Amino acid sequence: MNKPERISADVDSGHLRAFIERIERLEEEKRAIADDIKEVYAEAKGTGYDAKVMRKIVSIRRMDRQKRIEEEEILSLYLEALGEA
Amino acid sequence: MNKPERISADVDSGHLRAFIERIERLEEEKRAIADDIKEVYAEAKGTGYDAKVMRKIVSIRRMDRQKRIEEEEILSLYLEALGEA
Amino acid sequence: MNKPERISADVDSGHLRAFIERIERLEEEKRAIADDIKEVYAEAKGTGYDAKVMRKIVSIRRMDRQKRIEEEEILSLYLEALGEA
Amino acid sequence: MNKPERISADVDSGHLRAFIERIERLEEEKRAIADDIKEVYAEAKGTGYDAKVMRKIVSIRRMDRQKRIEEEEILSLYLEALGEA
DNA sequence: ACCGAAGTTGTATCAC
DNA sequence: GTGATACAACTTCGGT
Repeated sequence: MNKPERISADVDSGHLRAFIERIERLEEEKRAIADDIKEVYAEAKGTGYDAKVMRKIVSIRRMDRQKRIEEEEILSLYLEALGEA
Repeated sequence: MNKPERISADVDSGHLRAFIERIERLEEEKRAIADDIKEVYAEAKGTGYDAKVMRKIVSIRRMDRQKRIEEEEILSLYLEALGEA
Repeated sequence: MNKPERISADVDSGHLRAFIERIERLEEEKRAIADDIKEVYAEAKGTGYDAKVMRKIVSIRRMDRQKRIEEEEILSLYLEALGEA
Repeated sequence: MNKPERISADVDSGHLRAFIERIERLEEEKRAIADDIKEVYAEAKGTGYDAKVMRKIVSIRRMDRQKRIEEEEILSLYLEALGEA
């Protein structure tokens, strides 16, 4: 086993290769979007905003959203429970 | 302070709000793609492939790519160094 | 609350304090080694080597090692799969 | 340039190789200590403590220490200034 | 002293 | 729920 680079070349059997390539394409898209996000932070920084503060804001808003969703889920459970009781 | 939703309402000064919303939209896209990736793994699993093995393959191929990039970078550094000598 | 040192005095209940102190001792050792590494880079720089290039080399060699490990792992996965077939 | 693995093999000129190996040895030690730290967290978790909380405690104590050091430095500067005045 | 990049650490997500 | 993986944040470092 002195030629480990062969391994990655051997995955084209069946549909495996196609799956792998679909995943890799999607991962590249994901990476591109992550880069876009970085660019927006950089642009914002260029106009005088603090990236760290912005990240905090985004994170808080994300938590708010998450919290709201969870509260709605709890409410649904309650309503369900009442309907079943 | 039981109404954290207020926080998000207070960021619309200047262009900040616009930056935040662009970021949030991008993050949502990113999340959507991550979900797509998960779906592909699930589909592959459905046709008999092992997700763990697939992740390993993707990871190795990613490292191959990364390694190639790093080697190109160090080659540049070497050439640079020679130019300065 | 201008005396945050009080906080650290209040954690000695149970074995917690002992765990914390073990961690802190280890972290200090780690920091010492990080300093040693810096010194080696400085010394190498003093004899004419470029730190950036050295870091790249170290990084590539680290990836080589990592890649080998991953390849061994995937080989194990393959052998496992064959055993199950 | 189809044999990039040669690059890492070419670093043994001069003392470079020795420097690289010293760094790698130190980095391995560092990694070993990091693993020890993880183990302590795991052990603490096993006896019922929450790792996240512990990390917070360690972090706060680290900041306290840092703060104390800075305050001592400021004090030194003051004393120096007074001596010189 | 700052800036960008790299590395490290901490957190969250996910599959089992 | 636990361990592994991946993502995000912070710190550090070298260069300018």
